[in-house]
Amino acid sequence: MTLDPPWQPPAWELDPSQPLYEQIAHRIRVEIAASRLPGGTRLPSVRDLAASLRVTPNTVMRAYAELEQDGLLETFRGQGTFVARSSGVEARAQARIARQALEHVRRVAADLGMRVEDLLRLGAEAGGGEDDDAGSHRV
Amino acid sequence: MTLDPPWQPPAWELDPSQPLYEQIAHRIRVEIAASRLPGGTRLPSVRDLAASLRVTPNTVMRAYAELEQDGLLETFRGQGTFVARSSGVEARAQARIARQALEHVRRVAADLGMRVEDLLRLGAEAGGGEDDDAGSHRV
DNA sequence: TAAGTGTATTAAATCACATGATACACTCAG
DNA sequence: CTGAGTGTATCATGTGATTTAATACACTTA
Repeated sequence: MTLDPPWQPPAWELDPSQPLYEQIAHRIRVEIAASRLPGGTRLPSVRDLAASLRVTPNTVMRAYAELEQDGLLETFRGQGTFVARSSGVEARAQARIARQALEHVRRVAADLGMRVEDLLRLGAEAGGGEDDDAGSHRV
Repeated sequence: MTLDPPWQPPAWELDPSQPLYEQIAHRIRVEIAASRLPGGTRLPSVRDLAASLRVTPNTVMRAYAELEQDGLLETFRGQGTFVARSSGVEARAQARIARQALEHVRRVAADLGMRVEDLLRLGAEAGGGEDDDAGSHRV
């Protein structure tokens, strides 16, 4: 049996200026973190996803491999690639992304000798546009 | 006259895994933003900085060019490259960096369907280590 | 058996980045 | 004027990561 029909990725535009396999991995990581890909969900086959992204199977493979390395995916030869069933996949995906984001702003803030809260507030004032008042509180 | 003795950059380690010219530009941008390079300060000559960084003059040129593009530097043939005298160089450098940082966390937060404040708090909880309580306030 | 999975290998093309060498244009102290 | 020190331009070359392309193999299941 072909089990379940695999998950259908939303329309993606790949930016040629960034590594394709990184972008693919990132999109999937985000989908998992956003709880739109529950544990056990079957991903498109390497060949299918490659075809729909106009990319080589090799490239998709590399993305899948990276995510498997992170423990977000698990693959079974002959069956397919699935979102890991281990408890807390979403949580781990979220944690990784959030931690990186925090580290990033912390590093930038440290560069400028500012606190994170002040950095973000300044960013909002400086054409940050959008909503989000960015501040006046500890971060 | 050779005017003033040029600014002496702190010891830098360049990461081979990232574009050298980007790193150089970034470091200088940060120095300006952190008010450690007042307007009018003379930068090392292209050749000198290149030599001290064990890099080709071409690479330093590219970094300087990028910063001139941003209006942070101005160069005078035969004299050297200087931090722009226009009012608010530090402010503009800060603004650019802060805006980019904010945009970054906003994009990541949006990906996860979270608010910036929640993203950062989560990052802090997830092994963010360090100080900075990351939260419980609007950002 | 056949179709569909993941996986591995190899060769080649591409591209941004960096080097190295050289030459030119300009400014200024002497 | 001269020469040393600036920025600037150009060209050929090298390098490394990325990607393509074409195969081939191993496994699972209808």
